[in-house]
Amino acid sequence: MKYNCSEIESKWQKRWEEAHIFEAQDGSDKPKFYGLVEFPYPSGSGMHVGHIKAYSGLEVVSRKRRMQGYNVLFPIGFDAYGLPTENTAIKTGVHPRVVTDRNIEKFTSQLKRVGFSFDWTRVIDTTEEEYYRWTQYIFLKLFENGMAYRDTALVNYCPSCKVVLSNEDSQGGKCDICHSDIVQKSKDVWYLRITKYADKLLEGLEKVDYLPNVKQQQVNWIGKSTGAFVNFKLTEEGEQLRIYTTRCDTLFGVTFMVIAPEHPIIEKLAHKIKNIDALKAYREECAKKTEFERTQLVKDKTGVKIEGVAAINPINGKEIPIFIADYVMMGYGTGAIMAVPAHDERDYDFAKKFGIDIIQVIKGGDLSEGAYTGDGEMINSGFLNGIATKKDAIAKTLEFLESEGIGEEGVQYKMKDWAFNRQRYWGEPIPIVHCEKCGLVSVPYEELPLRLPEVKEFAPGEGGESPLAKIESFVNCKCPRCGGAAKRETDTMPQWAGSSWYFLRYIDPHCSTGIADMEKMKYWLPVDWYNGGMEHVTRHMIYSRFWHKFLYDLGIVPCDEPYAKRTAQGLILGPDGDKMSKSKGNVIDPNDVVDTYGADVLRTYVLFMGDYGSAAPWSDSSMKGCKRFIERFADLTTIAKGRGVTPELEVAINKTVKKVTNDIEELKFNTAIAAMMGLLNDIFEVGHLTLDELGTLVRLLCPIAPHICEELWEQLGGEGFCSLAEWPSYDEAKTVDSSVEIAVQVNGKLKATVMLPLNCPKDEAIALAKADERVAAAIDGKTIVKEIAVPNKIVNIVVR
RNA sequence: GCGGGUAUGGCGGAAUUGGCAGACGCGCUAGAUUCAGGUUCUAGUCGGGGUUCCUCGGUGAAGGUUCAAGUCCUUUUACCCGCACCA
Repeated sequence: MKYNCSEIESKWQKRWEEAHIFEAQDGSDKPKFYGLVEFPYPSGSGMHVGHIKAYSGLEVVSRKRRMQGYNVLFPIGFDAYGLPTENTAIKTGVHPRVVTDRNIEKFTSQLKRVGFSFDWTRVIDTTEEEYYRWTQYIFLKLFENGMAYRDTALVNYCPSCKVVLSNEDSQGGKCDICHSDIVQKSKDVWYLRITKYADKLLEGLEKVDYLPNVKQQQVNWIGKSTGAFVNFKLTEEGEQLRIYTTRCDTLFGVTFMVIAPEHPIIEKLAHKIKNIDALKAYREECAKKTEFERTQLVKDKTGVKIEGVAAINPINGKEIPIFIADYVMMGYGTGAIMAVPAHDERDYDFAKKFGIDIIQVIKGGDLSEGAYTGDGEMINSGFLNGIATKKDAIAKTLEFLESEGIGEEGVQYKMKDWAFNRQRYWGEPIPIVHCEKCGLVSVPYEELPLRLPEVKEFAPGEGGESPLAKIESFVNCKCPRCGGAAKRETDTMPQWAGSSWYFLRYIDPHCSTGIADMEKMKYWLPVDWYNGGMEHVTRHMIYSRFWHKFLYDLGIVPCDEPYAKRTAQGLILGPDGDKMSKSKGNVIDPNDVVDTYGADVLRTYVLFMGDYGSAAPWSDSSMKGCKRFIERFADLTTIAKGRGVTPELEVAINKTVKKVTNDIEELKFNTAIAAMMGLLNDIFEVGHLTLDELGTLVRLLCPIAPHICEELWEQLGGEGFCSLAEWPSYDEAKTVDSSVEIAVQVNGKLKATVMLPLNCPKDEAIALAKADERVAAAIDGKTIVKEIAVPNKIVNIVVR
């Protein structure tokens, strides 16, 4: 049957809305389910089908949960602060507020056309005063607890966007937004002390149900390493260099030291250093390099030896040279290393280039070829000689270092503190006042929200100043503490701020006394299932876990981990197999698909196109298969005439109910849909089924293709909404056939298949298998060596 | 370089976790319906060889374990993702 999908779909979307059936109930006795999808950034180009796939997974789970009797919270909102909107405003002169509202309207209509069962009464927009008031509140809490601080730092600066970027936003030395080259610039910036939560973030992973690769990425991002800090005395009396190493066992193999070009000891000992000019020249050269060049061009080691000052290896008293080189970073460890060329590849390269001694202290490898980084017996190492393993050698060395007071065990993290400000207009104002007398002062809570002022020019000022700096009425204020003249912070928060706590606000979106009511949070938290893209599992997820843990420590939220479970969907690639992008012109607009095929077909197709977690290219013709399926499914009404299906089909229906029920829980929508397609084919072959049986199938498909199922449900005379009807159950006993087809192999090669009763005893199975002509022929005249029978699966006869 | 992953027909992908490889869908071929295109329906569709049926080969490559391997082990290649001079 060809049906008028747009008529049916708008009919049911309207009815759902009028009956408020997808609204979550606070304080219900039902078990709760909180399903969360990553809220979109409302860009001007509208949604593409990737969004639809991303939301369809938990949409199906949520709809199924409702039918299973859960009180479901499945919200949506908009992460609306961000640069593209601001850039549009700069280009067109239209206020970001207007651009944002327009985009949100467009996104909303697109989402509604697909029939998502979001609770539209809880929509949030991170740029609304009612929302960002609480983002600012959390910032003040962070500030008051010493978790937000200001520091002068070399920052990644995008000369094109004129903003300071975090390391994460400038990966590969390119700006995340405009892809220009990043340069280094010294600036006063805000940091959040996320490193203080490094261990908690790591430990928390043990009790959550995240995909293994999600956990792994977070572990790598935090990058905890255990090693030792060691102090090296210098030839200059009273001075020392502190280093971090994970291989203190190789201390006897240290033949030089390397410090970062920016290491402060250079300034401190400038008067002793004979070649200070050469060092400064080298440092300037390095500063010109972008982070990208510095980390990517690894082939060639460069550096300069410090003349006039040397170091002393604390373990054997030997004097060793110190170099400055840009392969050592100021941002990790202490900015200084002990170099062991025999057992570290970078040190090896450097030593070869500069003709430095290489002393082997671990047996193994071939030092003429390269550094040996494996395990082995200690040699040339004084009291460590003869120790067979790295672990033991490290333990012994640490013992020595600690007893001599020259070093101790320590840990390091790759994760750095979070650079938390942007010199932009379209973001949350940082609620801080700079007072000459009092320093940094919080804006009082009762003055929140600190409103984003109106400006005429959205473009950032030269040199990375925020546009807010130009608004005198905003900048000039009274110090909340001393009442004297003061100036407001003019930077705004980065885009990650609003998304770091949005799942809390859904629980109580209009709460005016806090971020959300505690009792409601206790009911809904944690998020039971969070699904989103792999690109957000480090930055966004770690940032929000950090905020949540901080709020938990303050007693503001009731649990320490926000997300109980995390999964990720795969990308939808363009029909050409490339990533969808506007520039390639291969973006599929969900509106176009809904227009021609209908929302149910779109929903079915994005879930059927492949494994939910993997990337798959879009295919219009493949989607036609889903259209046929939906239409044929609707045709079932023409053969539902009271006559029941065959016993075999009854089993098939039970099997399918079981499979779909289980597959949805594992996001295996492709196989769930395939099973329903297969069942549909079988039913048409038989040619009839009861209305009751059709009712089961309609409810089974409802979470995936809800509009047509509501329509069919109504035709069948079903009670109420199909979307709220009871999820079909299955009879476990009826999920198995009374007889099974068994493969019979001779010497592992398939010879025949035989029908056997279920759970046929081994002996009987073998006897019946041998009775088959083809099997008999294959074993005729041969000696039977072994007979294997796996019940309900296979018989294998081994002959010689 | 390190970490994680993937590799199965012309394509997207299945395979009850060691038990009939290729479910389901697309595409393709033939036939029917249709004035025609589209739609719909029926049959076929991993490859080779003989053509009701049978036989041999087949899951990136090479070995191995096993009665039995897409699945486990060893070696290897290609691609994807993340991190990356992290000491």
